[in-house]
Amino acid sequence: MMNLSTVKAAASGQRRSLALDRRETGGGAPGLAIRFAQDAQIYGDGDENGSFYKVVAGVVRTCKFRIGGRRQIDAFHLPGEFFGFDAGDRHSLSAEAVCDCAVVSYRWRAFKSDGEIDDRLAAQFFFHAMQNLRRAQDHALLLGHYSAAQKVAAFLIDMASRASFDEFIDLAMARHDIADYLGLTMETVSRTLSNLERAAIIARPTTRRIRITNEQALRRISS
Amino acid sequence: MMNLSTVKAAASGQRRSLALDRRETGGGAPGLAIRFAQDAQIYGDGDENGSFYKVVAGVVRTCKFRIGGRRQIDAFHLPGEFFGFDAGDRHSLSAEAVCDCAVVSYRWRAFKSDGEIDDRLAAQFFFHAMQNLRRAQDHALLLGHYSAAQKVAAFLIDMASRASFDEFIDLAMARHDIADYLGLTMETVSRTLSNLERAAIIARPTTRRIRITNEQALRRISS
DNA sequence: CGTGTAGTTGAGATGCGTCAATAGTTGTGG
DNA sequence: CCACAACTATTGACGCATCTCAACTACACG
Repeated sequence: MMNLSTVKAAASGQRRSLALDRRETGGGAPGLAIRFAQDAQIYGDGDENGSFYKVVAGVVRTCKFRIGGRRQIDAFHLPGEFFGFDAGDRHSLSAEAVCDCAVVSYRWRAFKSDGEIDDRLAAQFFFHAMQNLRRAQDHALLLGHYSAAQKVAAFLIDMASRASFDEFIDLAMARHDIADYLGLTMETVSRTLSNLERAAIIARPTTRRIRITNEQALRRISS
Repeated sequence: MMNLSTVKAAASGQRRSLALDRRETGGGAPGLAIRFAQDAQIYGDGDENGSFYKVVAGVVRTCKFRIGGRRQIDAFHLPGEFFGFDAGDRHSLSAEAVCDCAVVSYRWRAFKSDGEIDDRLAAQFFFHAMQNLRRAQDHALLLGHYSAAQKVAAFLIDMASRASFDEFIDLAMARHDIADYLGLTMETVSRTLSNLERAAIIARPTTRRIRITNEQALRRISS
């Protein structure tokens, strides 16, 4: 049985280390593993909202397209993170593979067979939905009135904190993706990164690999 | 008992017309009614995340303050809407009364007394949390790369669709609030409204009352 | 009637977008 | 291994939308 205290525990960040896959749920709530090639669409804006997903490998972007070809990226989802929690019976965003990636999908329907559900599962997906809510709020804050430098600095700090390695950040996404995420143009992102490198705050071994050499300065800029 | 199908039903927008108050829950999950004067704080960023809320009368803003006095408004909450769903054990935003208003608070703890919960209640608050997620996503989209005119037009359309009257919109919030919500300055909001009035798309009987006289044009601008 | 707050309007400064050219990177095929 | 093409990223010049600073107006309230 699920009860509200478990949901609240999840909402409160008292995350239990559970994994929503067949192994750990004893076969009761299986997830279906799927692979997607770079730029493949996982689901589209308006598609039936039948599943939510967990990133196993690679990076996924959830985004919306506007008339005029403009695109706003809502979020990047890294390995271990969940996405696809949309209100309504249709997805309100599209999800695409930023690079080749593997995800596990969980059909909502799969949980309701006999009307009862392990409260650990319910708590877990609620936790992830709330996590996404928080990210969306932070993102809106960022897009509000931050300068280009602040946006890029905050983005780098965020990616560094979510990445597995501390040494450097390997950006799976193109400059264009970063720009659409930050509400900037590709050119401005590129210029800003160049400025940061010139100021010796970051180093760029390759175009998509970034090492933060002066974290304090970066944090100062992002605030 | 709560089960996932009910949660999913809520997530899918199959909203049941329930009210989370004492009357309709038979006293099992009471909400506490509270009044707040204009600009009073309902909870602060960092406060213990012990309750969520429903607006009964007035308008509530959830926002975040930045060093330098800058403020980003995350959302306005109108009568009937819920707010205060924050991930973590602390609120990540502040909530303030835009005007004198009345809210009902629901303590998370109040639901867990005997470990069981009416599934209608769980489904309902999950629905509202997802609703807030969607609003945050739309807001981020808006802040992304919309022009000032598009932002203001979209704001007016949104407020009109959420307001109870069709005749006109009574804005409870100051220009400054609108600006902080749209990521603009007060001056730009004011100028944009003046432009819309000059173009005969809106009329302003008083400064805070707006009548949309050419909805089609407004929608065209907002897209 | 005076004072304070909210809103409007104007003029100038500037940060970012746009357009355009250049450079670097990746992949393919000879 | 090199040559070429296609794509991705960087850099530059310029224009414009919005911010900033400032003056003025409207309105509410004592």
